Amino acid sequence: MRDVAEKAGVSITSVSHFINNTRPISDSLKEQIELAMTDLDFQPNALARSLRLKQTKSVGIIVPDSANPFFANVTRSIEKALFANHYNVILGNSDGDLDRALLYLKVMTERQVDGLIFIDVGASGDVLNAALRSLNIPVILIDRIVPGVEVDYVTVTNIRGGFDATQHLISLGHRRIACLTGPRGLTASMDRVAGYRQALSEADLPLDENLIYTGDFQFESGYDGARQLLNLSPRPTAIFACNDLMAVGVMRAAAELGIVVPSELSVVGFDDIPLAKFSAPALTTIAQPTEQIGILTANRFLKRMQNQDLPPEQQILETELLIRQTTAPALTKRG
Amino acid sequence: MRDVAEKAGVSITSVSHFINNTRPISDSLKEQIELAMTDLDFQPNALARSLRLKQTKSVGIIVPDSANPFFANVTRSIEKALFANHYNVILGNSDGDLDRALLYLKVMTERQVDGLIFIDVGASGDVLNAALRSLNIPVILIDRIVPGVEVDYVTVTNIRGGFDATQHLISLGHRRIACLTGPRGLTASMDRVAGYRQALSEADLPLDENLIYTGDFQFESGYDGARQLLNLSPRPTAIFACNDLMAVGVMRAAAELGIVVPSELSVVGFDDIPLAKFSAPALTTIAQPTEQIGILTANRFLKRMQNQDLPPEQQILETELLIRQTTAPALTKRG
DNA sequence: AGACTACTCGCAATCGTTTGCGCAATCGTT
DNA sequence: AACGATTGCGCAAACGATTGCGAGTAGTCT
Repeated sequence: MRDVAEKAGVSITSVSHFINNTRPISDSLKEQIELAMTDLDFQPNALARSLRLKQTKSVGIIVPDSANPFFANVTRSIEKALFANHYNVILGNSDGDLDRALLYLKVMTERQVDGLIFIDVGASGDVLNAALRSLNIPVILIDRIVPGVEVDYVTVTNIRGGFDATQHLISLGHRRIACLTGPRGLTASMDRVAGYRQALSEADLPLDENLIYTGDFQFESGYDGARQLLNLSPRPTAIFACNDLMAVGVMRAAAELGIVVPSELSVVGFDDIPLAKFSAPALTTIAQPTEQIGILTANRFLKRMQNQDLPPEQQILETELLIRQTTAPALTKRG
Repeated sequence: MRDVAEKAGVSITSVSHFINNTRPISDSLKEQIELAMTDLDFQPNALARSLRLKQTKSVGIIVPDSANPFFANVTRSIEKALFANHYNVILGNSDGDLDRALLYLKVMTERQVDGLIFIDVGASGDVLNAALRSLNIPVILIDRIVPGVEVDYVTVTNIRGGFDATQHLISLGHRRIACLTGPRGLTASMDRVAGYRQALSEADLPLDENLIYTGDFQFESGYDGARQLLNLSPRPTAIFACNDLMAVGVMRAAAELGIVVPSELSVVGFDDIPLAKFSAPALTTIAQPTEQIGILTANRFLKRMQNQDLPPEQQILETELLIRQTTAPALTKRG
């Protein structure tokens, strides 16, 4: 910037004011500066600017796994909305690991991000709470609620989703319905199970704890869980998996065991990732509005940047049952 | 940091040297500083540090669409490898749009990223060349080569992949094989087609330009292309799609037209995204080693950071034909 | 003519680090 | 006792921007 000022024969001050249009400048100076700037094809140093302004125009996003289609889509949507408002995104993967998440939290605050968008890892505990609370920048939690942390949330009707999925199966005549959950301690996971339980109880169906298998939202755990659940006798006639990745794992296991979906086993997932539509057969699932989640998150962040002391707010989006081809009436084992 | 220094009764200089372990400090001072630091739970300001050091420890990644499974996985892999080396990732989506890519390029250089990892958008032209060339930071291009830009590349054997895919179809007896390409101007796309042509010519099969449809690597274009190709008469008995997303689009179109895959139509994709394994039927495809691509890219970047004036290098990884369930012998229209 | 307003512009401090340079104290040697 | 080498530390100038304050000039009004 000094070079520009010298070349234009003006003060650095004027160049700055010219760039930011922050005080009137005579036309003659404007010309000179403009000329010098294009001549040297000057690019302002965002670092120095941020240092002075205490504003980096960047936000950190910490997700368990950015390659997971659900997170990838949400992240993408957030990035788009934020970039339109001149914010950049620093991406971090926590691998669902608390220490890693904390490490990333530290790195990002050191980098002075203006805000943080965070997706809870499992089994977080109070450490995370403390860490998040001590941050004095806007934090928005997506998808999973961390009890005790009072910040903005954007999430979906998880209980309702679990309920709808299960009720759908019940309405098809299923009575032994297994449930493949995510890690304990994640509300997203627990809520879906809660919906499952609620649907069972409303239908006066017995709740068999053996039918609940705790996975970790990964494909493999769906596969493992299914192999275990499908070995029970009597075998469950339907499985509600708390996310699509696990549901696909279930289908893979079923195929290997020679169990035909949906005639012998119904499967419902959760998320509606792109894969769901194209799996064989197409997966019945509870859809989350990923794009909406991203947009709302970004907007919420922007609003909070304008007004720090807004009260924390929970925005809860609606899930939707998409009936495709993995659910069918239970076969009545009469003969 | 000043607070820490005051509280510890030492100079800022010593605090800095303590933190960076950059010159010997007496034990008594060390204690004092350590105490003051934990007391105030001091966090260094990375901005100021970067400003002084001219090193941000961050690299920009610009991809056409970070939600695309292939890019998502590569990005994820890069992020992981870079974070292990104390680098952060700033993520940008170009939407395959040149202007947007250029804008991001500008923003990222203003942010003083230490390096840039870039995936070409279609139809780039000389503007991009110039922009990339004028950057004086390490740039690594992935997946797609931009002619005339002499930087590091990490890519795969696209020609060979196209060749293998096509030859596989030929060996199954197919003679009318259509090709669904990506945007013109992308080497990744053009090379795969080149492999396709080469395989045809080696088998002395005629090359029918009507059998080549130009898509844009999106699901929809695969669908559209298939609907058009499958209306030709005689209808092609096999389609090679230059990526999996389009291949899935093909299968959707085929299903709607009542054409059974693979008995009536064979399909081969490219990428081996997770979806490929789980689509119905499972997609035969040319696999790219996404994780490897990410790791190599990160390593290449790190190496270049150590030695700026290494000669540019092309690293070409091997593709692999994965035969699954969407390819079958051509039915001989005899009886 | 003097005073007051309006308009342009530059000086220099500041954001929070790193680091070259130099000063003081201590130690070891003859 | 005198002197060089070694060690431990602080001063102050950067890095590249923003901005409060004030200085200078010109124009307007009494």
